[in-house]
Formats: sequence, C-alpha cells, structure tokens
Amino acid sequence: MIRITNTFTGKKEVFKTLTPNRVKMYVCGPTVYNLIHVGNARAAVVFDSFRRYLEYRGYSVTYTQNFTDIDDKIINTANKDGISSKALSDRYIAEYFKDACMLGIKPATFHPRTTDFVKDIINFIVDLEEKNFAYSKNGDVYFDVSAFKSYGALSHRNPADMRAGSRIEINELKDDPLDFTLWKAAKPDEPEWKSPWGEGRPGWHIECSVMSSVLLGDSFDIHAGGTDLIFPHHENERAQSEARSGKKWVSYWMHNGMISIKEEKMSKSIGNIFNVREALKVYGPNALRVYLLSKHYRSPIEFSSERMEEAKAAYSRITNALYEIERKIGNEFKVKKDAFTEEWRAHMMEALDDDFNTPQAFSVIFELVKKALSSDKKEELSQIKALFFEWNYFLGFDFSKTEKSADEFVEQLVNLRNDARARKDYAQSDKIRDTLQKLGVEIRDLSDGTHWRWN
RNA sequence: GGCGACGUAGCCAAGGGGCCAAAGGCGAGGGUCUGCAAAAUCCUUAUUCGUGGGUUCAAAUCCCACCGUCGCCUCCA
Repeated sequence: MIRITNTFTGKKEVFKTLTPNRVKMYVCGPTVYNLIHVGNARAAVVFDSFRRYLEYRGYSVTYTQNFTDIDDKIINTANKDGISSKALSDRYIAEYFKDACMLGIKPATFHPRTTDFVKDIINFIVDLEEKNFAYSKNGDVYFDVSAFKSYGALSHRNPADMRAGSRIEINELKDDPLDFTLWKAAKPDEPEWKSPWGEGRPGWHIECSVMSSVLLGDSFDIHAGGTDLIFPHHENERAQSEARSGKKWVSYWMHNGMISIKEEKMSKSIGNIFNVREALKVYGPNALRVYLLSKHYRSPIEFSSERMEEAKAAYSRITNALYEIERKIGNEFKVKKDAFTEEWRAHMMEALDDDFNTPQAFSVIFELVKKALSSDKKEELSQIKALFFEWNYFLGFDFSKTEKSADEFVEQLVNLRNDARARKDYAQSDKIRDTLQKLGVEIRDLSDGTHWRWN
C-alpha cells in the first residue's frame, strides 16, 4: 500500500489509481534556454526514481515530462544571440538529454514541447471562452479567476487575501489582478501563431494543461514539480483544466523541496546556480544521485561541497560492499525465493511505500552493507548482492564504475618515466615505455617535451 | 503584511502518541590488519529531540505561545 503526501489536501493519502495497475503521471520539466542546474535535476531524478519504483511495484506508468519552449527568457536569449527561439530550445533540449542520460534518468513516455501543441492550446482557450471562463482584450486572452469557485484550493490561499497583497502586478487590461494570461498578443521580435484573437503566442500556464489533456486525458493520477510551482503555476493549471472539463484534474499533487546554496534558494534569476554538467564533472553521477535521494524529496536541502563529499563517501561505502562481496564469493547470484530476501525486500518497500521515504531506504541499504562486510555466509552475501541489483532498478546507480578516463593515469606514468630518464635510469624508463606500448599508448619524445597518444 | 514548512548528536538526516535510553550517513576517537603508509574492517560517539507551558496512564511525536531558519505571494524544479 503506497502512500503519498498530496499537496492539495496537505495529507498523506493512500495511493489509488484511476485505472487498476496503471499510473498516469505528469512532471513539469525545464524551460530550455540554458543548461539545467541541480535544482532542475532534483525534480527530474526524484520523480524519475519514483516512477521506476511504481514500475517496480507492478504499475504500468505513462510518464510525461514537458519542455517549455515558448517563454520570455527563451525569446530574450535567442534575440540576444541572434538565433531563433526554436534553434535555442532545440540546442538546450539536446543538452538536457545529455545531462539526463548521465544522471541515469529513464526517458519519459512522452517529452512534449509547447510549440508542437499550439493548435491544441488555441482550441483549449476557445473552449474556456465558450464556457465563460476566459475573456479577450486587445488580442490578449485572460482567465477569469472569479468564475472558478475553488481558485486557491491547491495553494491554500484565498483570492481575497491575495488581492489585498501589494505584490500583484497592475495590468489595466485585466478585470481582476488575479486573472492570468492564456494568450498573449504578438509583439515585434517574438514568435507568433495565428489565432481567433489575432497573431500571438500562448501564455505560460496553459501548456501543461493542454499537453496533459491531449496525452493523458482530462484526469490523471499524479502531477509533480517543485514547490515553487504551486503558486501560481499549478493553481492556474488546475483552474483552467477543471474549468474546461468539469472533472477533477489530478488525484495526487507531489512537490519537491528547493535546493539552496548558503541558505538561499538556487535559482536562475538569482544567479547562484550550479550546473548539472559541472556537478557531474566534479562529483560524478552516482554521488549526485546519493545526494539527491538520501534526503526526503519534500525537504529543502543545501548544495555544498561538504554535502557532496559526504554523498560521495556514502556511495563509496556501497560499492565497497559490492567489491567485498565479489571478493568473497565471486560472481554468484542468488535469485531464488528465500526468507532473508523477502524480509529485506519488505523493509525496503515499507520505506518507499511511505511517501517515497528514500532516506529510510538508504538506511536499509546501509544495514545490509554492514551485514555484507561482516558476514562470511556465502548464501547471505549473494542474497544481498541480488537485492542491491534488484533495487538499482529505481536507485539508478551506474555500478560499472570507470568514471575517470585513463588519461591521467597515462600522464602519471609518462611523468614517472621522465623522472627515470632524468636520473639516467634507462632500464626503468624503457620498461615503462614498453608497458605503455603494450597498453596501446605511443610515446613521442620531442624537443618540446614528451607527448603521447592512444594508438 | 498574508499563506505555508521546518528546528533531532560536531555536521547531514529518518522517525511524527507507547516497539525510541531515537535508524542511517559523514566526521571524530580507539582497536585489528599492514615493512611503513594508505585502503579496508570492528567498536565507541543524543537518558535526549529550539524554548516555555498544556493535553494524556504515556509526547521527539498532539495543542498553545515564544524564539529562530527557510519557501511562496513576480519568472523559477
């Protein structure tokens, strides 16, 4: 029995799917105008891992993660670089997949992008207009918040409080400051599409509603994203979706906590971002996954070299256990049903069934690590190894190691050889050269020093 | 100003009425192993859960107040 903390109710609830054994899930993906940062990676890794856990538990999961490729920042960046928005977003979607692949994230069932759904977006807005949930002014179309009675229910705010707040932008075209844009009239230097309201482009919130309705239907099981999306993004999505279909849109809302750097949220606008690309280079994918999964997904966490070194050390403890098991029993693998495996599998599921409690899951893993290191029972050791590989379906580590290229080792050997040459120990230096040669490294002593290449 | 979350050992972090004299990781201290070292390994490391009240037979866990930290209310995972 899986339980999930649902932002909508604020409670942990038993997970029941709309269709038995099937889960339809939608995760808000990145806006593609630069490389993703570790905050983006958290949502991607956590929900991918959760998705795979659901699969492990026997569900068939339709997983959708979008790319926002129409957006002010994309347009601005593209204009600044003198390229089209499309070229810019194409580039960063490709970069996203490189990072996701390095992080061990499984591709989604669907990776929709906004620009492929503009027709559907227009139809969706027309529906809203027909149902009197939207109105147009000067080529813009706005959602009428007052027409949707439960507006604010997801983010637990009430519209009156928000109107009283001073931070809502004043826009004369809106009937109500809370109303939000569904369609924006065209401006110079912006991509535009034909619509019943003239040339223009979609607003931000509309895309997820539309793409999910096309790909998953009017109702689906899980909608996930960062806590910073709860308001206004998800609130608005919910309003327009339910206004249009008249049905409950999402059963469970899951939101991951933010990553901060020195007590301040990591965000593109603050500029204190740490690229996934950079983090991968410095710490490697496995340490990054430990870092992201060893804290509960809903808690805010801090990104720092201390935390990453810690994660790296923790991961190393796991691989050390695998190494020790292999040393003791070779490559034996136990897959038959037995009490020990059942017991520990139950511990793992108990942890993850409870709102995907990955810290607890790691606790289970490290208890087994300890067992593996202190035990000499071959049977047990092979059972532990089998469990680790079984669980890796959702933990997603790359146990194949070789995170470092061999280049720097060659470099060091070349240096050692040159040390030997310097003291005229040619027996030693030639020995090193011969060894390298056998390994496929060609040494070239030139006037400006020693060079080498892979042969 | 409004709404929400959080405060557990040196650090990170589970637990969310009795099974808790509180899981796990990092670090630290000691032992084993080792030519020396490193690595590895074993053991130890919170009578206590921000502070003060309250509810209860029983509270880290529920309620109230206070202090502190963070997030959202504007684009953001």
